[in-house]
Amino acid sequence: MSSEKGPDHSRRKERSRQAILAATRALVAEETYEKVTIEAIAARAGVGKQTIYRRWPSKSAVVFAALLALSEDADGQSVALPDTGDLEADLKLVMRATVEEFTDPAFDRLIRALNAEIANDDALAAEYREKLARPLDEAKKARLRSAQRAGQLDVDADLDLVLEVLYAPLFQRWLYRGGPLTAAYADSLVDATLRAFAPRKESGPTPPA
Amino acid sequence: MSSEKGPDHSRRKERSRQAILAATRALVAEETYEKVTIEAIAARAGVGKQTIYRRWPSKSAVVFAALLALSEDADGQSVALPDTGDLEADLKLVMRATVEEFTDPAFDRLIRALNAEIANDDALAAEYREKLARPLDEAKKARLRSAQRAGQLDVDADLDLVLEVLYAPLFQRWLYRGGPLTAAYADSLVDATLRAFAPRKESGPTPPA
Amino acid sequence: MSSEKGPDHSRRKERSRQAILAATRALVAEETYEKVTIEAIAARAGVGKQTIYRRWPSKSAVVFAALLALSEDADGQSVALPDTGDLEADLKLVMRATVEEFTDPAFDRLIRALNAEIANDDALAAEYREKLARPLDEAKKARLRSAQRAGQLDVDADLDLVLEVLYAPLFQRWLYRGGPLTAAYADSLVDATLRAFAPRKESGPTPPA
Amino acid sequence: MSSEKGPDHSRRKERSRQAILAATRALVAEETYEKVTIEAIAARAGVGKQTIYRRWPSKSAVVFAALLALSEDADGQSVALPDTGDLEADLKLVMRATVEEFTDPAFDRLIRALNAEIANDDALAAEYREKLARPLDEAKKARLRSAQRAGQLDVDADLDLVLEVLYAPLFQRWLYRGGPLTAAYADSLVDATLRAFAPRKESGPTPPA
DNA sequence: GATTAATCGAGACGGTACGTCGTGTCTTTTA
DNA sequence: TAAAAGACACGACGTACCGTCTCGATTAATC
Repeated sequence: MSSEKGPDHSRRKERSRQAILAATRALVAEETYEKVTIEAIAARAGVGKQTIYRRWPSKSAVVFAALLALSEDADGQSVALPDTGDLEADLKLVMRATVEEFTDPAFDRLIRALNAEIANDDALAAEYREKLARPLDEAKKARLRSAQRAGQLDVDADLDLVLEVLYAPLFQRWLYRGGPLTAAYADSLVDATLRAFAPRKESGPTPPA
Repeated sequence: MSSEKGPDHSRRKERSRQAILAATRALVAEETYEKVTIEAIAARAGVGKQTIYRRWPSKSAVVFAALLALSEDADGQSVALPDTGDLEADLKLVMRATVEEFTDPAFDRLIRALNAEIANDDALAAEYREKLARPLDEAKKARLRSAQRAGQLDVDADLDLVLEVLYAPLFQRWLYRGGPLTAAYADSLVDATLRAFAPRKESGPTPPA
Repeated sequence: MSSEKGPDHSRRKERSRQAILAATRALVAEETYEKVTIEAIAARAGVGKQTIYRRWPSKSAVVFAALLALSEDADGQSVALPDTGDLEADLKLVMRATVEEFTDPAFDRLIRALNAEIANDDALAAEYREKLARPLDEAKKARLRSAQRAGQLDVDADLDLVLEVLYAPLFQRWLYRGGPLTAAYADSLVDATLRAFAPRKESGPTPPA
Repeated sequence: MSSEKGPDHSRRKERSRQAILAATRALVAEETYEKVTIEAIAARAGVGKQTIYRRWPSKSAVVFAALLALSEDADGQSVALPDTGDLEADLKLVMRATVEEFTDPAFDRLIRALNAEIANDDALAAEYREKLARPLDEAKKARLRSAQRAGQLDVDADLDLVLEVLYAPLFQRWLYRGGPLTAAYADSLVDATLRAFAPRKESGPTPPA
């Protein structure tokens, strides 16, 4: 049958694809990033270099695909944030978890590698935003909208801006090693963000005088 | 009276040093970053490769020094922020200027190159924080302290955190191309930050007079 | 049926190999020997440096292989010396031809280059003796044996020694530029050698029949 | 007055000169010849590179001067060959000693290094012949002339040719490692040479009729 | 005995070539 | 017929020496 072009080689295709992505993740996690070369990936995956070039245009794309595959495995499953009704508590929980993640050395290397590629490749940056960032951001915004409805967040707030104010300081501090990443720091970011976008009291008639 | 470190036999030294940094800046500004190689820098500067390696351990360090030299030329001169007494106006002025800067393609390439190096090199990151970031941050914090004294900013605010909330979103949006960098965006960051760190009401009457 | 060593995937291989050897010969013949660099050979041959290093361990080996290939092209064909029955005449013919060869500037440069490498590399010297010198020496010794049978040369003479006495003076005079290389000089070497290894009178009757 | 150019700094001059030549000899004797660089010589001699370049035009010239100095130290002293009246015995003595010399590893390295330079540098070859080879050759020829007078050698023999026939085979065998250098070999060279240049029989009354 | 000028050691400089590594393409062999 | 294996042209890497060029610090000769 083999609907697709070739007579079902898709098994081999898929196996080599997985081998490549796994090898990439392994290399990124264990070596300094300069050692993550196409040749090293091919060798580790037991694959010809051409098989990599046939599928991806650059090392960046492979590294990105390797990370993307990770998050797609976790697909379907809840990307939803907790919603206990208490925005502050929920956000602090999430932010503390994020801080934890960035503290893991393997994760650190992986994201740092990815960052280097994304920051210097427009197309990859776009793909990153679409495939990785957006779904997460939407989940976060869903929680924020819930909070707006509950009167815990300014209904006029630009939610993209809220997310940036919440996450960007953490990201930057991590990226440039600008200070310790602690639970307390996570909390203080949540506090600041909630103060910045607290519901306007006088949303009603609001006559100041 | 030429006090200084070395007993000036530094004429040649200094000339080649400047040639290298100038060539590096030129290449970073005009070419794609992969073309910025040690060999290209040496060729452009009319200098042997060894002369570069003798002074800097890596391309990263050269690129960094090239940028650092820029800001040291501007040394001594006011790194102070405007202080008209109106914090909001002053910050918006500064943030809008920053947005402008990031919009310049040459500056974009330079900072992007630097970012790639810093994000993957601890030592360089440390040097960056000490030599480039800190002086600017101190100037900014001076302005914020002035605002605290004027009752325009929470006196208990962690000024490092204030700066992060103010700048990190802008930086991240630029780095990952997460949205347009406009004056309005700059303003909204100032607004959010000022709301987040507004003086606490229960500061009592607090009338100095 | 292409027996040969490798199972012929050697089309490209062979082409680049020939290009390298040809380029080497051209450079040796036309430039001063210091200009014969691996980089120059690669450039001239339109080949990557690695392709050279993949096959040969040193410049010496390449130069040697270049010369060796020359003599292998002339392979199979008669390496036999003339045998008119008159040893003196035959040897003078050969020695005069040798003198001619050493007088050719291109040949001079080639052999001088080779000499420099051989004289300082045991392994190369061994290969030289096996692959280049020995076959020629065997051909010469065949002629000498014929002369021994004809009663024109001492039957007890060590033929290696005879060859050395015949050729070494010519070689040394050429190598150290110790005097003119002329036909008369060639003749006088043959004369001296024949005197040194003339048949012993008291060899008895020794009538072949 | 200071006849010479500079005001007599000859003390320092001489000391550094000796240091350079000694360092060169040491390096040649102990290291592989590629390690004998101008920089290594300067470092070993505790001398600036310029001090070497001021005196000699090339490494070859330094190496040559280093060897030359050796033989000049031995200057004045007898370069004369033994003359017991028995040419064969005297020559065998000398040739066996020469064979011994070439067998010494340090000497081997030194001469091999020198050979490489001489064989590729006309000017150096000429200087070698004049300053090193000729005096030795003259001493040898003096012995041969004595033999001619004693009727032990053909009076018409070209003594340069005699020396070549005697020494060149030994030299070539050493240079190309063409066989063992033994006392027996030395003897057989003397024997062959004496046969080649034995006095002509009709050297007696020489009656033409 | 202090001054002056040549010469030295030290080593940086602009270069060239080294031998290695990774790139992305191309070719051959295997399954 | 697609894949592994790996050769290929290319180009940058970081190192070693080259031969030239400053730069003070000795020297030794002159004042």
